Amino acid sequence: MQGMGRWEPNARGRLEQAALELYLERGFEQTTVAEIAKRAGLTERTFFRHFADKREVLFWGSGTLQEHLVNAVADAPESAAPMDATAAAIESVGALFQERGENARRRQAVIAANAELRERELVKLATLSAALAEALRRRGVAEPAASLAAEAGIAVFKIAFGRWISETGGADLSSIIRESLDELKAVTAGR
Amino acid sequence: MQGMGRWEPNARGRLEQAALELYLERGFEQTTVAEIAKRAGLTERTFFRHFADKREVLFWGSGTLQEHLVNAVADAPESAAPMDATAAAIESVGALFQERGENARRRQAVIAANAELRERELVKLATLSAALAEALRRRGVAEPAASLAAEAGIAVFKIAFGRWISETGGADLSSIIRESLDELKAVTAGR
DNA sequence: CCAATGATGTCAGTGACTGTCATCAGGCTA
DNA sequence: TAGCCTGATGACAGTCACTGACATCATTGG
Repeated sequence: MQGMGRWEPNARGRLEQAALELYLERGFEQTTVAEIAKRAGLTERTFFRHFADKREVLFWGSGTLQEHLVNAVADAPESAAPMDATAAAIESVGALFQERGENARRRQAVIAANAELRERELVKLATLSAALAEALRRRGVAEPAASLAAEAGIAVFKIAFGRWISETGGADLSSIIRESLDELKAVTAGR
Repeated sequence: MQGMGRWEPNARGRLEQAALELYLERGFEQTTVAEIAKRAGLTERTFFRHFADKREVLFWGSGTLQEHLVNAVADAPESAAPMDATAAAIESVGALFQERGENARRRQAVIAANAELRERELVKLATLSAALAEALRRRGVAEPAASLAAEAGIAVFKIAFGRWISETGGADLSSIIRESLDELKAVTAGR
């Protein structure tokens, strides 16, 4: 039947789970990789075979996120202006987070509590920006317009996401993103 | 006369100098903190009394940069719209880099060559963005307009700076910033 | 049944970073 | 001048993230 052999399945998933739990219980710095591995029934060495470092275990999902973003840009109608394609993409990504709801907030609480994790989050956002710019270029958008639209889009997402997280009520993330984008247009328009 | 006592003066400066030299000679990863300290005539422990970690030694100047940015925003005429005050600030910072010329390029080469250093650079840019937003708020700009203008401004700076660095000729950074800002306006305007 | 493969364990490092205490110059005060 | 305080440094031991090298063992294909 199933592969129930020497090793329990889904080692990576167990490591992610154990890490998130421990980071929530004691905090990121107070958790050692050895402890994470032990809770997952594995060794420290194996942890580093699955994740490049102690931070990456929290950001494994960002690859999927990037794919969504790129696909959304590619799927935008040909007639859409660069910023409209960008807007459509970040709004659809917003809907993803909307679903994950509680999980997203817990994860974000861990990240917000630690400088090293916030640092890594910036890298992930920069990577998303680069991928977004590349997707726009494939639509024929020239530089530096592609990079600028991408940076602006990610900036809007960052700010809208922060507002959504801090909202007590269950506001709609996509709406916040749309509003923030309009604010950006107003601000850059000079007034 | 001078304090020529037990210790040579300017320990921090000597550490910065030694670190930049070694990072250029062998690369960031291949350099140990012990080596930096030795070249500066100090011990490893003392290095960590001056800099929080091995990366910070390259970013000590960012505090000054932040002051310039904040002052420039504060000095903008009251009548200036948020994005205009932001534009004035990043252009004046651009002039700063223009002066440092060769040094800026050497430093940037070291940073570009290493992922950890690029990561730290993102933190510094995010810090600048936060300070810029704060300065705008002091001008009476409301949220999220202040944060959005700040993020957009830093994004423009980042992209313009990258173009300036990769230019072979000695193009004018302030001009590139101005052009990039106009591009952003065009892109966010929807066409 | 055997060989190749792949995920894991074991072990011995290196090097970044920290806590703690000792040392020593300059300055302040009695 | 002696005594004391302060601040920068050295010396030293320790923790922990991360890596390289090699052994182990289930699965898979022949």
